[in-house]
Amino acid sequence: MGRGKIEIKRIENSTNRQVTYPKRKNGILKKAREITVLCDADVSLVIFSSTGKMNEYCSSPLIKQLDRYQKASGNKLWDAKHEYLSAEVDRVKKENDNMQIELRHLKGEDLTPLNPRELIPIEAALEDGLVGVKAKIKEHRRALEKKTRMLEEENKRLIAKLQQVEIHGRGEMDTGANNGYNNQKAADGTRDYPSHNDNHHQVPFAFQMQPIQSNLTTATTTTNNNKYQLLD
Amino acid sequence: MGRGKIEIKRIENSTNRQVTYPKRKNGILKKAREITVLCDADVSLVIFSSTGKMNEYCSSPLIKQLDRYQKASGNKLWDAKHEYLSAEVDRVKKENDNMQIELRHLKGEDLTPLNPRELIPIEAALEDGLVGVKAKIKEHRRALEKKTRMLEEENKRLIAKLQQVEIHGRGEMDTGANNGYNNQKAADGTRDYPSHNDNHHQVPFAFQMQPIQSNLTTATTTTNNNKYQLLD
DNA sequence: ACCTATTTATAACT
DNA sequence: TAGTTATAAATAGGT
Repeated sequence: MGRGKIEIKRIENSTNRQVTYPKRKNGILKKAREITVLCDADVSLVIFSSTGKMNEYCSSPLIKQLDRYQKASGNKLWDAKHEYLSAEVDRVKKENDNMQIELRHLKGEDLTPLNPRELIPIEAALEDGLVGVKAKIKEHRRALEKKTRMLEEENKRLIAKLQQVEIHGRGEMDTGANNGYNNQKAADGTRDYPSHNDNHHQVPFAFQMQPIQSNLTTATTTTNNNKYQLLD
Repeated sequence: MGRGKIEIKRIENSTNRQVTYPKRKNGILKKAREITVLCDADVSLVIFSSTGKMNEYCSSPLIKQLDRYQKASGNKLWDAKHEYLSAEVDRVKKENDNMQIELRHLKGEDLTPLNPRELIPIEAALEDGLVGVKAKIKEHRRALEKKTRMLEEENKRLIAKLQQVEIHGRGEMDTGANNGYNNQKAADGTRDYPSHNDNHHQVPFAFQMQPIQSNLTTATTTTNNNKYQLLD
């Protein structure tokens, strides 16, 4: 394309060659960008000019590309030093997929390919889970109700005391007075967890101790199959 | 270039995209070859289609290119690869942990640190899931019941036929006699999934076709479904 | 997979 | 070295 047709062989005229290079370089880089966008492809392109200047286009990190390259071509570009890591990634990803599937099933998705024999344990797990969660919710409500009752009593007591004090006139009772704050909040039935650090010392023990769920490591999902024995 | 101008953005029509890909892929590969020849350049080009198929053009061994690349860009690919893989492992593991936690919660485990506000959606998810699974089970039972009815009728028909034949004297009709087995089981309305291999040939078609869920490899939670056979 | 109208890239020129 | 233009090449849409 151009004013005249040219043969595809080294351009002997150095000037022409140097002029042609950036044009075609830009052309090919553009094409690379285009195909990635148009066709969802993943491209890496590195060009060195005859003078050693480099240009590149990578639609995703070159490393990633090379990783895929190695797998696709079987060429080991560099040592097995990272084979372990690659294997690890694959392993964990596979595990991920399996959990994904289990999660979907528990959420009632993708059930079509399952036969009854496979559905039963899922149903059982869900029923179990629901029992557990409902119990917990109930427990929370109970605790909340109890707390409310206690606060109401405390409230009454304080009011009584306050009235007594007012009747007798005196007032150096500023300290505990602010307790009414918590009482009011509790009455409406929603969050009464203290929200500021100032009064950390008032936070009920249970809420300070939330375990962090740290090292939940890998292949542990298998542990609780025993549950399904309860089905019968 | 082409019958009409197109915007450079993902081609939404999947067929068009798939048709365009090889055209442009060939185009860009050709351009890569041409620029190396015409301008003495050194090019490496790797393309992955959206389906993961790879094509490449390297005017010189890729290793050599990468070597030059590292020097030219200052990027240490080797280190970068290490970092990339490590990050990838971390990322996927984190994802894993999150799913792990979600799974546990759905199974009614580790609920203690959760407050009511967090429990509600879990309960909802479980109820949803249960609805889905129960529906599926019901669907299966319906199918089974229907099949049972059909078999019963067939059975009657066969028995009638048999009697007719016996009246007329002949008797090499021993084969289908045991069919009564399945019918009885089905009558009580609860699980009548065949549980032994001995009579595989008698199992209704639908249950012989259970997909094996094969290549769920490694640490699968799904592996030991056989256990549940004991449930029946 | 092939065809061709049209767009795009670029060789030659300025 | 950058800009212009005639022409070759690539390719979008159609068969």
